[in-house]
Amino acid sequence: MDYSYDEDLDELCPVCGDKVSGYHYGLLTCESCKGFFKRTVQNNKHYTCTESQNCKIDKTQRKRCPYCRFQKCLTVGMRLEAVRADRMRGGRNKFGPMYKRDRALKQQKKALIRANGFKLETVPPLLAPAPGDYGLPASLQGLHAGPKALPPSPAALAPLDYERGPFGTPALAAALPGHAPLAAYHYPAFPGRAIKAELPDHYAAGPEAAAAAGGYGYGEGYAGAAAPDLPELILKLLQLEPDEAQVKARILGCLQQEQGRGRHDKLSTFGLMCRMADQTLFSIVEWARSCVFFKELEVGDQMKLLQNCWSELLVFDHVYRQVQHGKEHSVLLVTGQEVDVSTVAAQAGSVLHGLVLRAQELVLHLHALQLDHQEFVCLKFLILFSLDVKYLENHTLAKEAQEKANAALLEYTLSHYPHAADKFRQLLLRLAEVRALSMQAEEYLYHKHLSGEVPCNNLLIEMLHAKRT
DNA sequence: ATAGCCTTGACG
DNA sequence: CGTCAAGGCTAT
Repeated sequence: MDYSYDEDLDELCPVCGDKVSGYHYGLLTCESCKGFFKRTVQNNKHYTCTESQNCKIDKTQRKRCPYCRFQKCLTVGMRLEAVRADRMRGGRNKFGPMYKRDRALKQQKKALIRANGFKLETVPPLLAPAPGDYGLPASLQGLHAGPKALPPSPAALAPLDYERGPFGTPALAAALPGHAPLAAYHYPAFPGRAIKAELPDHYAAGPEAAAAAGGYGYGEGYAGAAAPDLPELILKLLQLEPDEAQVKARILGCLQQEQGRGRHDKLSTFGLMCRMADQTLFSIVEWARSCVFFKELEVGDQMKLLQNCWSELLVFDHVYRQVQHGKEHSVLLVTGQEVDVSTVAAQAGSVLHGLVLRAQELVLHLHALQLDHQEFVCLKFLILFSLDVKYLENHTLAKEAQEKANAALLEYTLSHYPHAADKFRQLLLRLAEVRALSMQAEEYLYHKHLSGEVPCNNLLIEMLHAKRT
């Protein structure tokens, strides 16, 4: 039969599309990009782009703009830590097992394709992220069938069991209408967030430190793996992180139940995405309620904080998932499904498509900054407390939360990425973009809601209304 | 500076 | 002892 292409002949370098020669610095790349990446990191090169930093990189043009080429290397996931500071030759590094797993995955995928006859690609982009092996029930292809769009952000909650709402009782629905004073704190055009990006003296001060910080830094994040010297707040936040697989399973279950249960109104793709977002929001609210500082606040303050940031948290959750996902051309949903950006372009409206693209751009930036999980949890916490304390009853507690989080993030980032010049400040700047994006998404959602396209009993809409009253 | 080919050496 | 990623070398 078809003995011909058995091996990974089909693999193309994710950077330039040339033929792959093996795993290099974290993933399958061609020989030339391997060399390029090595030279760049070893010699600590810094390029500049003469265009607008978005040059197309392919086999024939890769030499044209080293800046964009290196940028793309980082974007697709090549690892700085895999370039050895000591230049030791031979041997294996800690990526070995990962390469092995990746191979196994590709093998399985190939076997699947063979079993189902070729062309599985056009069917369901169900996805199996690297480390996992969750057997995702595959019955959600409906997602791609609908003529509608994707969700403003990724998330969703079970409208079914609203009784276990965030605040004990019937959820926000009941609690909100009573609290009027919400209109008071409109969005302070996003620079007005309570987070301050000021740098402590010892950081901004030394021109020396900044100059020395031009390097790419070798294996920081990994070498000291489970560095026990994490700021206390970050440690706690890490412990509070919900189990990803559990959340995924729960949401998947909700959606399936939703779709499976009978003949009435099957949701459109857009409707499903709203549900997904809704469920995700639910998880986020649960997370918030268990959060240090937050759980000490009174319900009134808790609500104000959540109403201020829910969409931001949703967007940030989505964005971070994409950072981990690491594929520029596709979007990973909470449910583990992968949707091609081209699919979004084809099926979603232009506004939603624009939102997704804008989010993807943010993802690129955060990826280049090497946003890690510690920073992620800390930023999430900062978002949660990003409301100006003057709108809250308990100023002191909220203020303390903000300050602790800022300090923890700064401390962590500086000690773990000594070469990343002003990573801390850049991260906070990206938070402004998250806010901007979330506002745009809210706007979009509201229009969708008005035109009756958002399923009812939706936490998202509750939140929207709460803010608009 | 680039990229193809060569050497090295821990791990299975 | 073979594998194969990481570094080295060297014509273009």
